[in-house]
Amino acid sequence: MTRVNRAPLANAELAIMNLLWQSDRLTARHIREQLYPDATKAQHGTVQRLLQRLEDKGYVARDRSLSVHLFSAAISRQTYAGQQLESLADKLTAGSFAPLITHLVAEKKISRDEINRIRVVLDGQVNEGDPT
Amino acid sequence: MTRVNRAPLANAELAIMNLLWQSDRLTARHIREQLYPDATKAQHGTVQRLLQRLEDKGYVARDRSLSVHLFSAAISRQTYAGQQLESLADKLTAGSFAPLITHLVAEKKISRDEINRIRVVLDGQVNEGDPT
DNA sequence: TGTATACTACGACATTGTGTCGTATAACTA
DNA sequence: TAGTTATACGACACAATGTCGTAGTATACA
Repeated sequence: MTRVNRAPLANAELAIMNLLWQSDRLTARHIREQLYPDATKAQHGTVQRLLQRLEDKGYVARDRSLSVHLFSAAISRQTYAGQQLESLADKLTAGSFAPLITHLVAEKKISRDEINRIRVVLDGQVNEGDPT
Repeated sequence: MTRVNRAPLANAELAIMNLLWQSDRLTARHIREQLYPDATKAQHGTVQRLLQRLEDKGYVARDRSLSVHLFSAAISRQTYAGQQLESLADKLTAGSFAPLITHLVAEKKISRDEINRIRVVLDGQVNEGDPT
């Protein structure tokens, strides 16, 4: 099991990932148009820079087969969210997610509907297989 | 309901909070001895600075009644962890928490023990009062 | 009472991460 | 071939962080 411990995404980076998580494959141009609708010339470079750094960090895959590259997310939103939450929970609560749930429930951030949906998930899990 | 949206704690700050979460009330001296066991003169200031910033951010309460101040956590670890985890989950999941929980359970990031603990929290909630 | 000691308060700095821009270079299009 | 569009990346400004130093104040003790 390779634990990667990815660095968290900054805001501008997350904005790009959100686009990629929606769209599967995008050109830098498309991303720029979404992020900076008033696109001045300068922002071309900004997007390229951000994509480059995301690629370096392993978050983005780049298809170089055409001269206009195609970018896609190298990690799913779920996986990323899970990793980040886990790493935070490790740091703050010795890995336990119970405080999160407790907090969400206490603050009524979770609707009864959500609670029931989550309960189903948990039930499905408990009756499944033996933990080692 | 005052939503504060606290800034996350940096590493050195978290180290101090961890001490305060253990010990209820501490002097700056005690904190310095814990964090820098080889305590050179210089580090006195570092700890004071960090405590000052933590106080500014609302994380630490300072008792000034004696000339040697007493510091204590102004927010519990549970509350802080809950807030941070919520804010992260919020940012990454666009509202609905169920898919995230599902993912965490599927990836065995949540142990059976945790599942039972969480179930208790959810059960306690459902049979309680009407959500408005 | 006067000197040493420990504490608080805070300005300042180096380092790092982030978002931004500009420019150099390559590729494609008309 | 000229003009447009893309990539690659150096560079900068800004903010946060951890650190140190210094000035001022209170306390202790000879």
